[in-house]
Amino acid sequence: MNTQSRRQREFEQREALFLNTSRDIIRSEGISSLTMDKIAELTEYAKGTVYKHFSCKEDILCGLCLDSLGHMHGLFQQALTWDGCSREKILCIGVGYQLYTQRFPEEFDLLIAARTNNIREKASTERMERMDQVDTLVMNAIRAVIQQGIDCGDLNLSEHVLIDDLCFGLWSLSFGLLVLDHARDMISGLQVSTTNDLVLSQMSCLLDGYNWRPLGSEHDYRAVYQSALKYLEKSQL
Amino acid sequence: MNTQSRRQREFEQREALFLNTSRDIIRSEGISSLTMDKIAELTEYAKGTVYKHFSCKEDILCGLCLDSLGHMHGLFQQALTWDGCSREKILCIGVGYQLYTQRFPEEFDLLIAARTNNIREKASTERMERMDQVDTLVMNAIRAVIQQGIDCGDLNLSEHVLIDDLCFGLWSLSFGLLVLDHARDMISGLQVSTTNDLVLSQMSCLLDGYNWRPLGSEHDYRAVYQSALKYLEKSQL
DNA sequence: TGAAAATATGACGAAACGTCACAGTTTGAC
DNA sequence: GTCAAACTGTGACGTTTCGTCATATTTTCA
Repeated sequence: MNTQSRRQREFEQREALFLNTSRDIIRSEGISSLTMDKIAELTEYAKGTVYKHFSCKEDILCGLCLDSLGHMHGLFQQALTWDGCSREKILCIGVGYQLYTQRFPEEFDLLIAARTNNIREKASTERMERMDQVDTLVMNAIRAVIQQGIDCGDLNLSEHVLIDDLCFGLWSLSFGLLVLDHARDMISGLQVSTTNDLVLSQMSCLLDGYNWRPLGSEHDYRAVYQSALKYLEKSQL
Repeated sequence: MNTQSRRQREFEQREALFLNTSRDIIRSEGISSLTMDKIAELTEYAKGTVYKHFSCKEDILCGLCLDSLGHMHGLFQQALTWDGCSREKILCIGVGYQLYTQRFPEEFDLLIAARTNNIREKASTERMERMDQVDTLVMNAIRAVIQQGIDCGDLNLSEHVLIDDLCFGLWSLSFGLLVLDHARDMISGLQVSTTNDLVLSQMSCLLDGYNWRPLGSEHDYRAVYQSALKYLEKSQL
């Protein structure tokens, strides 16, 4: 049925319109200025129509997140194609995460908010499930590289340490670094290196701690980091 | 003037009452059920009186955070008295952070929220400044131990790495671990160790990466971790 | 004791949310 | 081409919550 698919397409286009408009409002006026009425007015649809797509305001915020997480997933997939040893690849994924937060600062802000009850109590379960699925994608990308490292002998897990433990640790360090860096201007009297140097140095130390070869002392990861940055930056226009 | 100080004391007591009531509401009904009217009703004060203390709802949320951060600071101070080498001390601070999040899960949730614009756009500048000051306290506790480590020769910073870089890295890893763990049930299909084992193993790896002696292979940090946990747990009734 | 200062109150207007009965549009059978 | 049925969009409306401020109440102190 042709009609059916056209309807579906129009529905998706409108959803994108709502999300783009919301993004514009947040960018220009801040998140507290985002209202359902304003979205309806700017898109020239009725408020009821907006509610056909999103169960509530928080659902829109999660929608915006999901949208941007698609781009993050793209960056991760690109990082997985990086032609280098396993430890270079995991660094490249870290670079991808960093690029994501820089390219979508507002959405990253929402991603942080999506870890709090304030949002999770309200957003629709369907969209929250889709957020969970993206978490799984993140984990899987990291898992895959860890497995590669083990398979090729670059990495040996000591007993009682699970693959997912490393996965969780790497994810946590990156997430933590980027959240606190995101809020850097809020933290006064802090004398730290640039974001780039921080991500590189702290990730390198953690990977050295895992004894993931080649170690930082054996390899020029600074150069790898820079190349990875360029590689991923140009991958998306 | 006696009156003046009595007034001041009453004001502070009432502020505490408002905060405690808010905490109760959040605990029992969830954060979205927290309204200014409900706080006023339960405390048997008028809404206008609540607004004498807090500029808006987000200001109350930050107030709750600050309240709990006082306890966190207490845990940190206690950790600094831990009678052990520098690396044991830094681990002990990590344990303190973990205990804080477990003892005040709702407040930790708010602490995460306080890193997002949603809250920061609204809360009063005075209270945000006090939040900043607490960030500084966190940093200072970590800084102090790093400096100790350097002074006693347990730790050598390679060039181009700043003290605050380590500080930021350690803080980030702990924060990230605890945020993602806080939301663990949201992340499906994850096979990781318990929170305790995760914090211990990931922090140990990062510290090994810093080459902070004695290394994990040279010392039984599992025992240290358990002792630190007990030490801090009993320090507060 | 009473006027002035300080403080508490809750009714009120504004803003935003989310709903739903109805109006308008599309579809497909005849 | 017509029409009834199905589907979709609308925006007025009721509700909730916010934050304010003129007024009422209490406290202070000469």
